[in-house]
Amino acid sequence: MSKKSPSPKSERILDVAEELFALHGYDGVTLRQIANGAGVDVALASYHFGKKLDLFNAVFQRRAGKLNESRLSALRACQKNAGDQGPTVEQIIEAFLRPLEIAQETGDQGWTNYLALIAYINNSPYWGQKMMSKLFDKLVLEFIEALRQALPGASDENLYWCYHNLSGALTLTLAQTGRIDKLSGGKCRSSDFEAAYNHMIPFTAAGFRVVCGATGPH
Amino acid sequence: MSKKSPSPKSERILDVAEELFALHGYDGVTLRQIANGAGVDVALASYHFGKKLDLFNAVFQRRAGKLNESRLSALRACQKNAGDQGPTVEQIIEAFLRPLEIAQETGDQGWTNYLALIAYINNSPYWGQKMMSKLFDKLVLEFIEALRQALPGASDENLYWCYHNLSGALTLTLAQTGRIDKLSGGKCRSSDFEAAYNHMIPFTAAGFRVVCGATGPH
DNA sequence: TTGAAAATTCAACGCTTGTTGAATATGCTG
DNA sequence: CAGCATATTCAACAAGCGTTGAATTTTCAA
Repeated sequence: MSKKSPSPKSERILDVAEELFALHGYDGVTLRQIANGAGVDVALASYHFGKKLDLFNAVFQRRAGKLNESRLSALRACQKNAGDQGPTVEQIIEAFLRPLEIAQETGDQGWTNYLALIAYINNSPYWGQKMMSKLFDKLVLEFIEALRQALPGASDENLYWCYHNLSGALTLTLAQTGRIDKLSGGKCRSSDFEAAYNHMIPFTAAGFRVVCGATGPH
Repeated sequence: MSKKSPSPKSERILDVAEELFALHGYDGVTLRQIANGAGVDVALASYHFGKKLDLFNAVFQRRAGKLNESRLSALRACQKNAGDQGPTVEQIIEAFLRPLEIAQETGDQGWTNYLALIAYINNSPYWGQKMMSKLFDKLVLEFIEALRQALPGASDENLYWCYHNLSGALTLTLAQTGRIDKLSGGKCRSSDFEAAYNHMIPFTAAGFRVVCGATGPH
């Protein structure tokens, strides 16, 4: 079980599990809710994926490869296009964020749910460290190295804390809690990823520059 | 029931519930785990607080007043100390963050757990909007107005998106997932709130300035 | 068309859940 | 000490949980 499952109903199970896990977390969802949402008997999830935790991992892993690929190719592209002094901080952060927006704009609601699931996991003291590291640390470290080159002389400590701030801003965006909608009286919308990134990129780039001590103009 | 409960065991129930809810979320904790951790029968939680959801709300509300008070007085203090042109962006953000650090440094582990619970709720698509708004929106809007005065000409949209980025960075810090510890190879520690804020303040202040268009020197 | 393999459902299990009413212990006031 | 209110435990409930083995349907190559 759980090697590859291209069956139509098993894919549907993953879709519904993705949506519900993102909304209520691992413990807030029952296999019966998932099966019911997928129009399927409860035993089918176990047949395809094993235990509940295996299903959770399967959902989390399903889109990770695609996501890492598109982010990495965005980084490589901006590195190619940049001159011999490498890409700017803004360009690197843009390569880190824009693929997420594109994932949303495909109209595939599944991607939006998946990103909300990442937000849930990344912010969880229980799941956060282990699950995120395994799938995303390699890529993140590559981005941090690119940022280090764009910020000569930056210390490790400053670099990692700055990434932490970027990661936090991104995580809250992906969670789509709707809080900014209410706070701003509707002027900002949680679902508007484009607006979120249009503000997040200059915001975080400025933070990196100040904290990591950009001395001269780039 | 649930009017006021200064009984020693009911306070212990709140403490344990606080810790477990912060770690595993609402659905990831059973009343029996809480009762067991508090050294108490399972029925006692219902006797003091009613339904499970009522207990959850009681935990969430318990420290909210103190937290809002200390943040507000920090804001008022920096407004007094500032000249007639008002406090700087850095000073306002500092007033927003430092009370959280002090809450941690009292050595009371309960405060750290409570802040992690806030992180869980604030990042949850299900709980986030309703629960956070009721207790914290009034204070947050006061800080945003102070920031508006420090950033003349800033648009609502820019202001709210910038606060969103600040809130995200803070939320991930409060969650204490330990991810930055692993990512940085131990150079940064999730438990080190002071280091987190020392980096977060200049980082986010720079973001506010750039996005909200600081034209002249302040 | 047949038959094996994969996919799906059916039925049930032992266990845990939140909740509640009654019984008991504790603390306090007169 | 009596007596009452509060605090706490005991015992049990109906419902829902994840999981599993057997039965049934579907798929598809020979």
